Amino acid sequence: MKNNIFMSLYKDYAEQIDTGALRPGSKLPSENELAEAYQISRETVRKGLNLLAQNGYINKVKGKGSFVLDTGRLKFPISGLVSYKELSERLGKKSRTLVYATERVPAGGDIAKELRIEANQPVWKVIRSREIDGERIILDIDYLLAEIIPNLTKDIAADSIYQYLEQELLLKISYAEKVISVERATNMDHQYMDLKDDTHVVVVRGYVHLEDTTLFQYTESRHRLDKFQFVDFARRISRVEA
Amino acid sequence: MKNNIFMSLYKDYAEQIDTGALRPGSKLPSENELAEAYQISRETVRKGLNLLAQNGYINKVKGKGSFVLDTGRLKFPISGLVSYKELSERLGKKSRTLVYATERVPAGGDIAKELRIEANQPVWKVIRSREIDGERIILDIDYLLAEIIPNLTKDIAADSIYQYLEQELLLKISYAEKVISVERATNMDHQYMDLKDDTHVVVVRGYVHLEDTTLFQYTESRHRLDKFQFVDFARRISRVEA
DNA sequence: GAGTGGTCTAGACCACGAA
DNA sequence: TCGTGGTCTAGACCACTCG
Repeated sequence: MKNNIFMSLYKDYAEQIDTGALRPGSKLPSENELAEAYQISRETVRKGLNLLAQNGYINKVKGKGSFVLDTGRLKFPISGLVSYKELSERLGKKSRTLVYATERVPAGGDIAKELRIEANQPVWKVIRSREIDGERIILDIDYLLAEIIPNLTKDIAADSIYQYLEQELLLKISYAEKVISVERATNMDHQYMDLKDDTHVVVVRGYVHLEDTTLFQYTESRHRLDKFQFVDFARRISRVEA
Repeated sequence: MKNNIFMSLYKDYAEQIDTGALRPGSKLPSENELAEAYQISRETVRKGLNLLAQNGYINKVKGKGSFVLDTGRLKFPISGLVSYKELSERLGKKSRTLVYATERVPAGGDIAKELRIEANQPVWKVIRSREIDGERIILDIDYLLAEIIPNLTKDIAADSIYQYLEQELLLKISYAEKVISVERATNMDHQYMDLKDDTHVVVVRGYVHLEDTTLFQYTESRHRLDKFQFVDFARRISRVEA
């Protein structure tokens, strides 16, 4: 049970903007007014507002104020570290997860290299495809360190692995590196996805770390070309003279 | 001339990590020690360290300290709002920009819609391809509001438009939305890129805004499939009970 | 218990925008 | 000039890690 004040403020406004209660272009109360209204200090208000700005909810302009951005125009950002379950819940699409494998195996050479472990160390190998509107358009292949995750079931894989890790095992997922590229479709792609006559797929490789920087998961998320979209929100870091 | 203290601290450590002077895994001085060393308050130290953490340089662990992450293993992050010139400088690749057009034209219907302006309003249309190791692998098509950018030359387009906008026109570039997808290659793609027999290209659409939220630039960055790579660093937002 | 990072406060001064 | 957000300070208490 956390009770960060600035997180409450963040959530208040994120929700108001998500639901459309606050229209794009409208002006937020000033930082001083918010500090007064929430009965908190201005620096705490600023933490909440900065989080909103980082996530593309608002734009802050010196001397003028903070303004709601048009978030609805673009689809939801897939950037960031969000699980498929969390994402599909936000999108409200009817989707289904098909679990083809949830097995504990010794890591092969390729996987050991990606996870930076010794070959033959035990890992969980999970193969799932995501079906949306009746078509299997994503193939997720996950490898998780068995040393850290003692048990894993098909049921967990069908629901949400992250939820299990965070809420049951109390693991602290911290950060991930992702690499997106386009590659030739493999036999496995054709087997587990409805690919039609595509020759290529989009591959999103993910390297997920715990708080202590342990690399505990390597993921290949393979997407059908015509259904792939990645949305990114980027702020320009103020350039200062070198 | 800015002199943010926390930015100096950020740059000090970013450079040390970039150059390898600080090895991955090594521990930074504690926040109190840094505050003492820089003769600044701890909150200011924290701003600098948080920026390092956001950009994937370090990992902060409560009760333990801040640790340098392994940034070199993955190529440079292309995420964020960075111009091609800034990027190629960091990569140190021999690359060349070919400018095919820098012209002021009335916006066509499609472009007007992307830029959310009236049709036929004047825009700058810039067509450039990026040649790396002798192959043209990126085609950039930019549309910029002529209302905001009165003048634009081939020389500027060959160098860096962003540099011109920020340093000459003193425009404040604030944020951008980017959408990555894969689409069929057009005739133009074949004309301005060395595509071989590819049927598709990766398209990165960018919508760039000024500080006052004006949408002033729409960009299509079209990449050859086999040369495209997008690297993203993501931190998991701490989940709090709803 | 000592040291770490996470949060929060109540002030202060500044640069910028608008009236 | 006045209100805005940007930066900074010097403290405080907390939760966490580790010896």
